[in-house]
Amino acid sequence: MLCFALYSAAHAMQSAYAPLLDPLGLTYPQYLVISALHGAQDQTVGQLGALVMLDSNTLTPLLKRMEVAGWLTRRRDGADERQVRVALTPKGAGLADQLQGVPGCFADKSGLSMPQIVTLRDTLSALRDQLRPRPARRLP
Amino acid sequence: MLCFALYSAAHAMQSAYAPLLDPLGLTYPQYLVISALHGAQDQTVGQLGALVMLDSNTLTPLLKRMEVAGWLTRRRDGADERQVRVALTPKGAGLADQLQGVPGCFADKSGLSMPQIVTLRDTLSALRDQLRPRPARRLP
DNA sequence: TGCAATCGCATCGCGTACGATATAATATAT
DNA sequence: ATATATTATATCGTACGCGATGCGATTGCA
Repeated sequence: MLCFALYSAAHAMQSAYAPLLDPLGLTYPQYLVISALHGAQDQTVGQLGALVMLDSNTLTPLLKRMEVAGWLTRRRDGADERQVRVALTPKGAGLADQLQGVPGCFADKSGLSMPQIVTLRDTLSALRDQLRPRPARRLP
Repeated sequence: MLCFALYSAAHAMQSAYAPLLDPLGLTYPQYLVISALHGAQDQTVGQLGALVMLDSNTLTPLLKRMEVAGWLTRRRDGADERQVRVALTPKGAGLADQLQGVPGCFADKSGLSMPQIVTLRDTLSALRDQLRPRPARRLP
């Protein structure tokens, strides 16, 4: 069953990230948001959601928690009051810097060679885009 | 980022299963439990958890909901009162029969050939076992 | 210009996940 | 035989995910 392999590997991945992220007070989706903002500051909630493939019903509470933690700010766009622009605080940017080594750490734990990782990543991305009606941009 | 490919592909997989499972009133983890019980009846919660790689803190409420739905029964083991044995009802077994075609449906949607599916499944299972301190048995 | 459709985000409800802890039953070690 | 440790579930709290819905801001079209 491919589905179960995917399901259980994804959970295992998150639990492998936990020892790296817990000490920083981050969850895995929060880590994704920090990484997405690190590359492109001042995103709207919708742009951010396209990057991490989450909708506002998930992102809004998550971003509020991260705002309370002092990692980012949320403010209405002056030109279009419907939009909310999200930006890292200096504290959030500092955290993003600390996270540079995390993917490498995970690569080590995976026991896979770099070419294997790239192949698996591309296979999974293609599968995801095949299954999703609306594929999103890839994270930088 | 391999991690994000895994994360997003797993979500896409669940959303691809939704149109197949929603009409039956099943969530994806519930589908896993039905499948696991279909192969081996009268499992304890712990054995079931080893199969689907979930602990009692997740399984207990899930099994209670499925019991309310009439798909399975939960009863204390007479010999060891700590254990709870879970078994499909006839209704649950009927549902399991209806689910036979589901993995094939998913295989179609994936756009992958059968050898590709097998390879990807094995790669992901190996990655999961590498990342998990305590790997569990594979689903039948 | 008016006003309905759409957009962007937020809210609500439900069902996972999982760390931490509780509780009762059994196993073990003296 | 009794105290202690271990085991199997259950409970609690927090944080996702996501379908459905709400609501104010904008757009587009008659």
